[in-house]
Amino acid sequence: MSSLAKQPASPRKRPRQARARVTVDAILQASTRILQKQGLEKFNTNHIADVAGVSVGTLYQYFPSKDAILIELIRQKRSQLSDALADAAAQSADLTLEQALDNLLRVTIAHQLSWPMVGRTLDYAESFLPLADESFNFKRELTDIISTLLAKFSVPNADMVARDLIFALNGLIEGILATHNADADQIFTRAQFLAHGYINAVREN
Amino acid sequence: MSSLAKQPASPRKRPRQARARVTVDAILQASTRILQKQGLEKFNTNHIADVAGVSVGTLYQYFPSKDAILIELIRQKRSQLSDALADAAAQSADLTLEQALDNLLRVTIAHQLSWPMVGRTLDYAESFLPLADESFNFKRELTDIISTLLAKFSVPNADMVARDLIFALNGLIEGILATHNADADQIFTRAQFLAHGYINAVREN
Amino acid sequence: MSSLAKQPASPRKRPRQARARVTVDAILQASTRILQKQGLEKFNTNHIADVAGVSVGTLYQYFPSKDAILIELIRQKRSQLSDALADAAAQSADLTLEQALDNLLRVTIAHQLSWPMVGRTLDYAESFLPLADESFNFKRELTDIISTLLAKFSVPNADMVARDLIFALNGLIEGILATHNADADQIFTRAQFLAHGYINAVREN
Amino acid sequence: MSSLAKQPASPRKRPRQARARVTVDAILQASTRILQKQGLEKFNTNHIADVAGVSVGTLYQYFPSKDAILIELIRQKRSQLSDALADAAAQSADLTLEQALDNLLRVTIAHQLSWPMVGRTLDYAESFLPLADESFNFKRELTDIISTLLAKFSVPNADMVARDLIFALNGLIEGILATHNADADQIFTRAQFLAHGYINAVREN
DNA sequence: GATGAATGAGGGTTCATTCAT
DNA sequence: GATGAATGAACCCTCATTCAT
Repeated sequence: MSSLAKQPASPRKRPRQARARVTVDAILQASTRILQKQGLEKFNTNHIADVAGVSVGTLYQYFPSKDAILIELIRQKRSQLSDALADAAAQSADLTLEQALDNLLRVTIAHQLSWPMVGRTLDYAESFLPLADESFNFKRELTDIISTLLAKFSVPNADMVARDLIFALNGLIEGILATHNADADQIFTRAQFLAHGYINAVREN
Repeated sequence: MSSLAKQPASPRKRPRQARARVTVDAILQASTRILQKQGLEKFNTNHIADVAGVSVGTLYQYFPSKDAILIELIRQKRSQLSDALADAAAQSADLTLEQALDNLLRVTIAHQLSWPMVGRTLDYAESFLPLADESFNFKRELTDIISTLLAKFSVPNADMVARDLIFALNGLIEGILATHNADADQIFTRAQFLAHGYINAVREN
Repeated sequence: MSSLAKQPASPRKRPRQARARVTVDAILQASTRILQKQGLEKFNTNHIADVAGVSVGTLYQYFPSKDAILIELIRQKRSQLSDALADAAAQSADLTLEQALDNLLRVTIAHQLSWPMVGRTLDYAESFLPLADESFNFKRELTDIISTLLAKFSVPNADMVARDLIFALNGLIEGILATHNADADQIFTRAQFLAHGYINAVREN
Repeated sequence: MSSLAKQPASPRKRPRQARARVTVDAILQASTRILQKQGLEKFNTNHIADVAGVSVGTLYQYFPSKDAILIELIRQKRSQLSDALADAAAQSADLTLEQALDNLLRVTIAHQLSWPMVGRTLDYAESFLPLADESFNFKRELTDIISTLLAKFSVPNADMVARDLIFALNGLIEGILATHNADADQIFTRAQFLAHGYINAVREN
């Protein structure tokens, strides 16, 4: 369902064989683990290869550069969120705005929890990776999902409201995750408050 | 008004001569400029010294390490925000909750605009700098300012609401700044919507 | 025969390919040559790599730090002496005390001559390297060899006498080597005088 | 009584005024203390000036270079030993060889104890300082004192024996000091054994 | 004379990337 | 395809020395 462009800096070699697929996955998983536990500082190709259990040479057969790995991670993460949100939106066709928003919220929070600690780091990585167009498209994709939902319920300024809601929720979720180890339910309740309150304010205005 | 601890990683040498003060400022300004224009990737001591128009050796007379410069910038930025918010809060003693919040909002936005592009980077830098305690205190300080205000107007759960509001607004402001070059007024209007909507939702609950 | 602990600061990577073994040897030989000809002042990693005909990066693949190279040299030197002395002691089982001592003396002098000029420098290096335990064990090992021999011939205070004899002989040999280019025989004769004289004095006491 | 040449690398400025004398002493004492407690690694001009309570600029008014300070320390140390030994020798004119040697030994040990930990470091420093001639003269001076004494009692090969005795005793004393905190008496007893034994062996031969 | 700010060459170490085996 | 040894530019930091005030 995601329609992100996949051309620049994509994996050097399409893994057609099972073994190759396994190698690429090992590299990406090792990368994620390093990002989670040690951050960008220890995110270096030798270390990644080591953790992945392959040689650096092999790593470079599948990824043309270190940044390409980061880019692939970002794409996967975005892809997952994008798909999950689109799914949730599709399944919320008959619900009220609040109910539909809640579903999207749950999906978003679950997604963030499945990439623990990595969110902020990948967000920062975006700033130096050549992903401008892709990032723009991704944000539009997300915004469109929300914006379409809002428009369906005649919320004014749907597009801007969608963008701002995403920014605010992102800030809230990242913020909570960065401080306490809150569980999904708690985060949901707090995010729900924010979302409902904001949307109501916009509608009543 | 800010009472942040200033001990670890503080400047190596307190500048006694006027010349030294100038040098330290040049280093900090060069650092800020580099962070703004080129990010952490080009934030290296040789480059900083170069841009500042001093030698590396001089840089190291005033800062014990590269990280110490980042830390000093973070402290200055925090200190400024902390002080400005405390001032604004003090001057809002006789206003309504909404008016008081608006004042704090304006101060916050003005502050962010005065450190363009640097917010996200310094936020990320926090993750690898030894600032846990200091960051905790700073966040508490901010939270306390908002929380006190909310409590005064009998908003329930003042502390948690304050924290979440800060997270959300931070996400919103950073988000807007990262995409468009919005002006202070536009950001204010959008942030105001969020803040009022959220707070109203909490009150009515 | 030497049983020195080999854990801290050991080579970073165990050379698996023949090529790697060659590289490590080149680095250690270059290091020794530099210590001999230019001393600790010119003992820097870039220079070592240069002389060894490898890049600095390669050097750091096998040694985690500059000091680790020094430590490895010290270990090799000690190991050689330790082994040679143990051998000589074993082969001197049926000899008189004087004859056995002479054998040990010859081995020691030959050993020093095979590491020309490096003795004093490595001795000094010990003072700033984290080798306390290892040094202690090495000294005990040497002392034990002599001490056991002395005890066998009922020399009183064998342990202390062994230690003092080692100190004195070390001073003598280093001293002679530092001034004239004496040959092994000449050094032997002079050291023999000292050793026999000292031991006789102890026995007659 | 010492007649060491004092020309190369001597203090830049003869301290004629009391204040200057005080400054030079402060620098030399700070240097000694640093050498004792932290070794050559922390022996740097900024640190020395700091500990001495003067500015680096001032330090360079009295010493043309860092090495000049080391050289001056070596000269002072040598001068003290030289003078003390000459005194002791002069006062031992009517004693037996053993008694005279004991006196020299006591003086030597006392001297070493008054420069704790610094002996080995300064010995090493000699290796890279331009002191060849001076060192040669100093060693000759010491050797002459012993050698003259030995010759007076018809010890054969007085010169070589003197040299070797000095080497051996130096090794012994440094060795003992480096391992245990032995007191002067204990060191004396052990050194005496060595000296007497060695000399007796030479005489009887 | 004294001060201490400034200099910059030098040296330790890392890590993305290449390439012979 | 895979390996891992090798490379070297780049970066952090120190410290002997100078010089304006």
